[in-house]
Amino acid sequence: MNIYADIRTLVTDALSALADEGALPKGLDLSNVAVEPPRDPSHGDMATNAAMVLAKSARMKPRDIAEALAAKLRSDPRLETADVAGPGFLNLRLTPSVWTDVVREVLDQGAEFGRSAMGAEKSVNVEFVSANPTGPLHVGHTRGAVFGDALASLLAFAGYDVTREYYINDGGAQVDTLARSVYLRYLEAHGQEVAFADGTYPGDYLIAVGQALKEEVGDAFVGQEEQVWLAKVRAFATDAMMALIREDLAALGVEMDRFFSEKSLYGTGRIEAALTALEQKGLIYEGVLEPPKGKKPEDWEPREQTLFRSTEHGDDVDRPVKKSDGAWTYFAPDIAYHFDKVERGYDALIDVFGADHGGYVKRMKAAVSALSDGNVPLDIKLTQLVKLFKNGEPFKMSKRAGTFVTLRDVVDQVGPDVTRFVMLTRKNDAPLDFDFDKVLEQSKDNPVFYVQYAHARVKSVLRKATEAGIAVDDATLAAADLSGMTHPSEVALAAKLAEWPRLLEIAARTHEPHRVAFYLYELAGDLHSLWNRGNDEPLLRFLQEDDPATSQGKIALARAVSVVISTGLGILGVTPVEEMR
RNA sequence: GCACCCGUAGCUCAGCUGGAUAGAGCGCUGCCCUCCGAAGGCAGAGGCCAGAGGUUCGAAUCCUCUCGGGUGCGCCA
Repeated sequence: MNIYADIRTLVTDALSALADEGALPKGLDLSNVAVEPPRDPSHGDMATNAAMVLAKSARMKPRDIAEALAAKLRSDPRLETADVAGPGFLNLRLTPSVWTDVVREVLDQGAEFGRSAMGAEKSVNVEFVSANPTGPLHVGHTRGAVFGDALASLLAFAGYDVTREYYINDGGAQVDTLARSVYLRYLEAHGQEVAFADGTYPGDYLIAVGQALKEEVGDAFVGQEEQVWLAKVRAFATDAMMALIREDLAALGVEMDRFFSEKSLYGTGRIEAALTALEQKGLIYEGVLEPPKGKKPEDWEPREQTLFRSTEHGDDVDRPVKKSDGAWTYFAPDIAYHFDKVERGYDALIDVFGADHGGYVKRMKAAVSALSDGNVPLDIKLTQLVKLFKNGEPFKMSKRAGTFVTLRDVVDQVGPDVTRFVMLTRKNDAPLDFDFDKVLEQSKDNPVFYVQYAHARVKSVLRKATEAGIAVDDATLAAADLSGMTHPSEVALAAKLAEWPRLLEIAARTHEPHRVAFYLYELAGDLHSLWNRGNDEPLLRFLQEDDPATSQGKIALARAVSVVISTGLGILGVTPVEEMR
């Protein structure tokens, strides 16, 4: 149940009834009618803009429509008052039982509360991380991993059939570089002195791979020409890197449904097939691109290339799919990969990229638009940089020295739960500050702690109640007398719970899991606020001495909060804690 | 030069398919604990939503332009 959706239906039904009676013109467009929580609580529990939205097309004064609508709505038992205010808002105050019903419903449905059918079983593919298989995942990947995974969970909870997918860039020159770097470590394992030239990967993480290669092939490759060992070492090295990456993801709690190899597109006719599909739409041609303006094209020479007419689908310039020497550009396998996703029949595609890949958004959208004839929407979410701090001081990363901060560094220091929650405390396209010390701080300004603390507090109440011999299982609580739930702090908390289904729909629709994290922070705040009032007003405490019935009513509310926190954290991939230590 | 993202309180950031007097945390000011619910709590001050036009009954939100910051721009993936 989504109480906002219910009331909106009530409003639109009333509007239709008014139209039938002739009080309003027939056939009005009701799609812009909204029922929302008002910013100012004194305006009531909900407000609708129906009268103002319809005034123009109905050729009536907003307040007249609002009055008629109010008269119609007042008969509904769920509404206590319906008052016209301001330019034509209709403010609705709900009967208290609506809120107690919400609490009851949370307890009845448990972890299912808030699940919706908006996805309607539609399939969506979420591609994320997709880091080159040349080394361990670093902090930037961590954010993309957390974001993509949480988004996938969010969509699954909203009723979509979700596939989590990782695209392995194992087809390009960087895996040759990897192979050469591993070969150097291999020689090193054989006791040779080696030097890492520019363009090789000097990181320590390849030492073990070189040794493993030695154990695998002995000295077979020592002193051999590159053509003898390159393909074999490349495969060996990419497998090792992907194993490493899978471990990194596992440490963060991310599990992919599918790993898709770029290499599998080569030599199988699949790139050709994708480009043929575009060609048949008249979107492939031979041509020469203009040099980019402003940027100095030092070695620019006009050359004829095979181009994709991406401008037909919203891009700024056409993009090359073949280099002047006839080899594919990196874009060609990307097209083929997305063609594969389209052909697998997904209703929607989502790509999660780092912000430094923002330049590829338009061309990928153009490709998918062309390949699916505009039928499969592709949303590309960019994740911004993570800036690391240690105790308020910037934490320097030096890629040159090979001392970049890895996903493992972060997870090992603060744990997967903290890592995940913190990564979602900013909108995906906003830069994120990550302070190794502050994220572990136990204080109100640390959202991770604050939300977990709220959950732990409720659990603590449940334990104490049980010790006092009060039954607090969900079924008992759901049947408890909630009529005493009248204090503004209590009602506010229940009203906040009622927003959960609506919040989830908004978050799922906008592909913004951070909204869940912010909501949980607010919900936790409302719980803490009520708890704190209990300090001064003992009647607001959840546990009422020697009064099991009243206690159960109050604990029901607290328990409902913990249910929603638990569900919300679950979507974010964070484990709720039972107690703080 | 072009494209994309961003610009909201002193700081870090939220802000719903456009809604009423723009929110939170930190910081600041004031008040509040002789255990049993203070790893704090309550209250307050603080804003030309970068700027200028436009659309609208209504704009932080949509459109155009300007300014400022970030990212990217054929033969790298």
